[in-house]
Amino acid sequence: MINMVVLIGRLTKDPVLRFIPGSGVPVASFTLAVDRNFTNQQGVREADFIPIVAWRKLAEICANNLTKGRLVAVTGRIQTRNWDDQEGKRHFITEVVADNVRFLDWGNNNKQGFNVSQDNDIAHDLDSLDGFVPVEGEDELPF
Amino acid sequence: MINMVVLIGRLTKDPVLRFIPGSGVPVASFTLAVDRNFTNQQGVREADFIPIVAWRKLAEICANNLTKGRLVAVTGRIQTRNWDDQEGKRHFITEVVADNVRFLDWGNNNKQGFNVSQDNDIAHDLDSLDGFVPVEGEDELPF
Amino acid sequence: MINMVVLIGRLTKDPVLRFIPGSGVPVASFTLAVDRNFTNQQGVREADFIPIVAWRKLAEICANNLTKGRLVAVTGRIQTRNWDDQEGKRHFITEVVADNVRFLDWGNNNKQGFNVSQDNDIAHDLDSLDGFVPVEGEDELPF
Amino acid sequence: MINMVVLIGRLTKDPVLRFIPGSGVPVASFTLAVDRNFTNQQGVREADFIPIVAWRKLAEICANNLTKGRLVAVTGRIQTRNWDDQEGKRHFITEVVADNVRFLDWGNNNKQGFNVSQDNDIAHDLDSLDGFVPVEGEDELPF
DNA sequence: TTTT
DNA sequence: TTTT
Repeated sequence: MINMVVLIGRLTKDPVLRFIPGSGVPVASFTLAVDRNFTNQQGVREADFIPIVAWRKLAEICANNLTKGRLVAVTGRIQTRNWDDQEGKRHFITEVVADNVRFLDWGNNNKQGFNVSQDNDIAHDLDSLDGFVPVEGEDELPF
Repeated sequence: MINMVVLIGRLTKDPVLRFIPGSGVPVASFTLAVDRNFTNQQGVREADFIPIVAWRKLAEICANNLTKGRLVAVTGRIQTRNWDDQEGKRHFITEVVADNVRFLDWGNNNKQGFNVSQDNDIAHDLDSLDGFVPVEGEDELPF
Repeated sequence: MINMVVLIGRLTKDPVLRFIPGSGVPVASFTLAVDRNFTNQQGVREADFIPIVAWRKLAEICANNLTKGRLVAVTGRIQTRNWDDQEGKRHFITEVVADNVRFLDWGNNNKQGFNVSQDNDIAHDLDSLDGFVPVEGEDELPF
Repeated sequence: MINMVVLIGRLTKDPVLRFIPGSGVPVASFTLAVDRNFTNQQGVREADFIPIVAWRKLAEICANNLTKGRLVAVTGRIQTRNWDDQEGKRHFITEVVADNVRFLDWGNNNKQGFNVSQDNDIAHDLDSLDGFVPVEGEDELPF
């Protein structure tokens, strides 16, 4: 079934990096503040605070490069999970599993020590996560 | 900021229609079961159960026409809310606010009393929610 | 960069299956009629006719299972190509490269010889194209 | 039917602003270069060059504020048109009609004379195009 | 050259 | 518990 999400927003905090016990698979989690395109009755523009989860290499790149306040574009899917707390009460969580994270404000970040070539390195790094490989013939359509 | 969601899935139950106290604005809520495109370690295809909210005219059309098991396409945005329970504990909710709901399995439904012309009426009804109006000149581009 | 498309529409004709000379890679192409959500000045609901291309296994599944008039959901990306005709004049083409195609009206098709189990087989077939594999630990989040 | 597009890319040239003869409705057109997430056989990362059209107020904001090289996020729908040239030959065009354009690199632009408050003004300006109005009760869900 |  |  189709389940697609696109978000642009800012990190409310630095990402948190954890590792799955046993397998050691890295998982990064953070929250995106996504400003709404409309204002409430008081004329105030509110935001949605959307929990994001990234896995494996993407988790590490996010944890190593993103900080509170950074602007990113995230594509992914909505996932629901349930977990039971200590009292055995079931909790439901709806979050976005990222499959692509785009860093959008390196311009602002220049003053903090990032430069264009690092930006490029990171971009390529991210792209290598996409699982895309150059394929023969893709550009030689017979029509 | 950008906040877009596209889902195709089936209703887990009939929609619930409520009205905002005071204003009487209609709100429909239901859950979509969206099959994942991959299987878990046991080879089982799981699903995500995604809460959907629709407002006003779209709420009424959903409540009047959708039932448990129906296949729909939903476009909208992710919204987060918090509410406090009786003990004053804060709860966080992430859900999808629908701006468009497409009914996808009237074919199956024919045997249950719906027919094509009703389908069409509903489709037009839904479209009228889009806020689109025919605009002069849109098709006479000067290039 | 982000480049995402979601379409629901009907095939205007049967898909055409071609093979890249040399490599033999299969390519299917077809056009989707996507009804607009608004009407023109004459009150007529028009459609957009959007060219779709699918590659490899997805190409074969489309060619083998889709026919004129079928309703599908397509996700993918917009691609532009240029090619030169016999007179050396360059032509530009904008089309959608599908990465997922969902068949949406098997209900209608039942009377034409498809049944639920075939539907399921095809669905699984399609899913196997996604490149997703079950991964250890994905469901045992430590938080 | 569903027809949704999300793009992030850079303008290949300054936008061109035209007006519909008679009605005077403004139309802006420009091309987005959207880098692919994969490389070709030569290891080169190519781009798609996607034609965008914006209407009315959004057209004017784009024409007045965007220039060659700017990074933007565009949401909209794919549209196809045909027009006949002087020799009566029909041409087909596939383009994206924008319903939202987000300016993403004002950070870089600061040195060129734009500042945060102008950024904010423009952002609000853009938002006012969305047709969203604050609605009573939207945040007081009864559940 | 266009679908229900 | 929330970002610019």
